Amino acid sequence: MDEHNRTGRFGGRVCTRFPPEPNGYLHIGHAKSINLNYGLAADYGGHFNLRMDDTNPEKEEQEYVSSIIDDVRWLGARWPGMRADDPKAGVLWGSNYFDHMYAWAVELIKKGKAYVCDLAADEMSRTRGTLTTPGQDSPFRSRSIAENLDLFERMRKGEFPDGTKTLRAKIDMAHANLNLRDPVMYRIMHATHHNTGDKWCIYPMYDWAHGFEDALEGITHSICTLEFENHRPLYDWFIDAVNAGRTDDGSGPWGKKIHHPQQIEFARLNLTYTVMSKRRLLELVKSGRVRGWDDPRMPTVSGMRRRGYTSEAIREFCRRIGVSKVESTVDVALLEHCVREHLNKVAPRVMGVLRPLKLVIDNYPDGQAEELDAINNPEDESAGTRKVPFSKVLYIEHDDFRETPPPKYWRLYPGNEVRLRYAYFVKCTGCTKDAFGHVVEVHCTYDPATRGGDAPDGRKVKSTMHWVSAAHALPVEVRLYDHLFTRPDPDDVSDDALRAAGEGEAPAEPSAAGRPLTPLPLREGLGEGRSAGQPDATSADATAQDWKSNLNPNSLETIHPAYVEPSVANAAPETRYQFERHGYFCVDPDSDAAPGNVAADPGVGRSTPGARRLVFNRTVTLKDTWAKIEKKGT
RNA sequence: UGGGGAUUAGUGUAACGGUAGCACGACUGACUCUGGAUCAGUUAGCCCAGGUUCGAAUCCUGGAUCCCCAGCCA
Repeated sequence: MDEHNRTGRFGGRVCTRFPPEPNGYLHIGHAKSINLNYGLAADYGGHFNLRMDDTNPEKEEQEYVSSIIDDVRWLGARWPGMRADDPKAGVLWGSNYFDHMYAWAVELIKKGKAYVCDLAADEMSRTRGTLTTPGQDSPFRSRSIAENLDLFERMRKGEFPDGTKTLRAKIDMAHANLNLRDPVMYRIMHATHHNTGDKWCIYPMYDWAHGFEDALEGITHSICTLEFENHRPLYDWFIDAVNAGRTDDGSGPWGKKIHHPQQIEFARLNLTYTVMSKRRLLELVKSGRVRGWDDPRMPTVSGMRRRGYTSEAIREFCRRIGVSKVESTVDVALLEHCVREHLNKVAPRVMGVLRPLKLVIDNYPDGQAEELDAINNPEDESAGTRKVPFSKVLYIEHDDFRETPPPKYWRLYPGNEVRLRYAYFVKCTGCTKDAFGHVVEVHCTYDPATRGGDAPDGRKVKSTMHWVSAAHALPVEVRLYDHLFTRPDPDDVSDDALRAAGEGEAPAEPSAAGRPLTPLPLREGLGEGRSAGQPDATSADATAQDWKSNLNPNSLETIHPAYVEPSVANAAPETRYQFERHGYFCVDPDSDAAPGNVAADPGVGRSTPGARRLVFNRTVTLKDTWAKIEKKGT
């Protein structure tokens, strides 16, 4: 762009666009493109268009249009004519340019650069030649201009059935670039278009349409992915063909030249432990292996949003990965780092116990309760403080107690003293077990002098633990997510993965987060477990040996109930918190409306606020040094 | 064996004839009322071979490897 500005190629103007085909939901790869295009326009003081590339009525749906618009807005891109009250305001449509395209097609016919071809699809394929051998001219290549004009007009009128005729560019059937071997410009498709209805029964192909969409909008830099590099000569050829005979001032038979944008390619984004193609994401959705396009495990924009990722984090991620023409796979750890980095600054802290274990403070008065001050966000003083209820019986994390502590374990074990965050020092006196030897209750005594969490005598404890008061805590559902696939590259179906599949087990590699999920009685579901490691009777036969065999059977674990401090009771969906020592969590839309919102809906009488169903998604874990130590020890 | 691209630490990305840098990851350590955060440090790289040059990741020649293209998809 600097070069173009220097040479004045576009008069110092910069205009970019994001041109999705509405046939699927946007994913993080699209986010990269959106940020690139929008960012460039913003940096160079230009403008950015959101345009639906809707040239194929058979594949496109309204649902996708709405989700795309929603996602692009959420990501922070702004386009001319955008309005808050009307999502579609200012959105552009490739299908709105069909009239222009048709006229230009007629012009090409008149210039002898296009012809109507009667070859069937398979015949055309056969005569296209191969990578190393030239194709053969279509027998219809030399039709007269008059005949072509007549036939094309009749194609438009609907006189011919689908697939019987095409309009082709007359270029070179022997060209080394197969895209230039008389590519199809229009095909016959008697289908109702979501935007143009039944006006057309011929629809333009991508190559024919795309350059003109860019040209009409005055796009300067048409940025696309690497696989379109082979198409750039055709992109240029079509615009040059229209411009042939045209002049800058519009004199002459063909009129004024049209704008010629510059196509530029960059590498699409790949991420470890996930798949990114729309085809594969659709397959996951359709087969029910995820709950939908916005399943929090999906790399879709809506999935990440539902999971609790922020658009700021995604933008920062896009900034850090850079842009190049090298095909690469970015470590998902970088994305997660960006999410933690942002959430650490903005997410209020809260205490929540995922695997509850009862802790009884034997010397705390029965029936007594008090409220303790807790800091909402140590990274943000303006976030203030809140009160957290405390009483004799608490829940602590199951993993925060060991009857016999392993080396370097600083938490609760008989005889050890720890701090309950913002509350008191407590010293473990023992535990009680059930008939099977499972610890069911831990007992301790507290030191009333340490109220608030500091010992007046200056003594230190090695550990600070989170807790909730059993009588006050909110029972909630928590969904823990892990990577969708067990391998960095889902396409890696090497021997051991297959062997594991054959044995009906997940591949041997530990979960990507580096911490195998601990089975507990509370564990409710195994997510999509049926899909990955347990093929039917035929087991690891050839058909099962694809990327889906690497699906992580433990990508979703549901915990119910987990207990969270009462301050989150009324949180709206998408509200994000840090559950201290666990990670970042986000209220899922599956939660019932908060009491405050229920009033708006009289049909839902809800007398007890505490009965609201609350569902949290784990966005990302905190870094867990102890998990590493423990893992090394084993 | 046709055409088009690409190749810098484990990963991603800078340096555009002049000391190969940054981020993530991994590993140490310090600090801490989150085993969080933060801070400090360590680790590790120019695809190969020639050539030009005082000097090459960068320019030239040859080679290797990887990706894309034979839809009436985009």
